Amino acid sequence: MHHQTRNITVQENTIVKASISKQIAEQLRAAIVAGQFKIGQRLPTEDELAQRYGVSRPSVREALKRLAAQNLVRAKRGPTGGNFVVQPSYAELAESLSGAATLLVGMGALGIEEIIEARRALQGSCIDLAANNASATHIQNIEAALNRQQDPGISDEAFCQADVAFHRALVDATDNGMLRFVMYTVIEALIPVTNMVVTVVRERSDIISLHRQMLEHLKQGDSDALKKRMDELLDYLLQKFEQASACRA
Amino acid sequence: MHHQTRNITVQENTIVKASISKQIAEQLRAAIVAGQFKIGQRLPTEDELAQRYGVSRPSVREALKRLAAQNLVRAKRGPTGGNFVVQPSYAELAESLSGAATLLVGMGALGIEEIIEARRALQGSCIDLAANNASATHIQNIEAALNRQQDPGISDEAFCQADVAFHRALVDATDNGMLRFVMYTVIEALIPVTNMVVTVVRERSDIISLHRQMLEHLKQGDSDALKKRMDELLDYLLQKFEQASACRA
DNA sequence: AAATTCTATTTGTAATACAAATCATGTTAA
DNA sequence: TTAACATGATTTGTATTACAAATAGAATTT
Repeated sequence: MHHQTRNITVQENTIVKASISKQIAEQLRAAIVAGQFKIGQRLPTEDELAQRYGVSRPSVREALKRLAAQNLVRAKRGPTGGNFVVQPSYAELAESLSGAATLLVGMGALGIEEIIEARRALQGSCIDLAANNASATHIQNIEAALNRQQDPGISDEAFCQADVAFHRALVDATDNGMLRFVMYTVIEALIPVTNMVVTVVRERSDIISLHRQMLEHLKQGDSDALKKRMDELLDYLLQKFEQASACRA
Repeated sequence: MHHQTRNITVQENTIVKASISKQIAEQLRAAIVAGQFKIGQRLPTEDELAQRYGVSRPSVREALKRLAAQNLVRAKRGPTGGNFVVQPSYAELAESLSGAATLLVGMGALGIEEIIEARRALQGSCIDLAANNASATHIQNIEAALNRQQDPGISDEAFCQADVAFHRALVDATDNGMLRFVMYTVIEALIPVTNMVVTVVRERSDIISLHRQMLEHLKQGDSDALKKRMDELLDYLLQKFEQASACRA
């Protein structure tokens, strides 16, 4: 058996014991981050990786699955197929982020009040930036989301989707990738509340009304008024949430 | 062969084709989020899962690896072992977050200027909250990190670690989990800059001096002064970063 | 020349076997 | 009786092999 000696090769790099698939996942990740494998490039076949690291193919595959779960690689079958390094997109990253956030909410590790407070704290300066940097395209996007929301025929799910789109578009107007990355998480974490609220028709129009005012303020570059409306929106959500909680208790 | 029919069972839930391991990963994730498996609880053995879903054990394992990469489950060996639903901790989640953020930075999708701007935008209201909610313990933690930083004997790496700890502790003082979750990401994304800066001795003392002032302001609850110092710190970092960039160009 | 079939390559899945870890139980010795 | 130790059972970790499925390109046939 030759894989014993190869095994040592793997472990001497990372010193000690973590499962082999984890070690390999980390080595591959490091190689990717270091630019050894560039974006869009195909990395060696699973067989080749298995040979190179001196492990079995299933182990390599487990490692690749870990990376796939992080949206770092994507597999394609066939002769031209293989495992490709993937360009990490905001959308996907934000999705995994908000997945984590909703998980925390769902498990009760994060309270809704906490999220609203955080949102309140973070939005202020975002709005300043948005009011400064908003381009015509940004405003169009916001308007489009608002229009979708105003359609009375849409389902609750669609309404919530449009709600998320509205707030995302608002953050997009800051024109700052890092802010988007971070704020998307907070926005997504608030979805449960919105879901809870929009089941009643009256609530929809309240929200839409606030949104419409916010858009107007943004167009006029009045960031103070915009902040005020956003504050009102959060107050509204918090109040409705507490009503619903009290009702259930 | 019985697994043909079972295979259909799996697919009819998710309609169509995604790799089996992915389907199973999603089903398990959904089950966990839905509370079907509670935190800390052991889920069925891999063999049992394989039988239940009508797939092979390697497929189940690939699915579990995906979940493990998301810090959703953890495996333990032995008779009392198994795959356990894990309490998602801020630390680990934030780690995976910042991993993603550093990835974006490393691949050039996020610029340092962008990160600093984001940090500047987000910190303000955080500071207000921190000044209001900071407990004695919080302040102790901040002080401890500062003390570690002041030790002239420590390495550059240790200095940066202490720097991160300082800013984290500052955010912790807000006593808001969501804010921590989000701000950790921004803080970690700034590490490369700090790394770049602290290589010179002079810079260390500049940073420490600002940190010490910030701590004092916090103790006195003077959030305005605290914000000002933080702004100066960011100005400083940005300036040094641009120097370094210009130098290299 | 175009359409089709064939073939090679690569990932996806399965089945099985054994290794390693670890806890529980029983056994032995003090 | 108690404590230390050994043994076994259980579960994940890894390896091996084989075959299925997808797919692109080449070869073949019409």
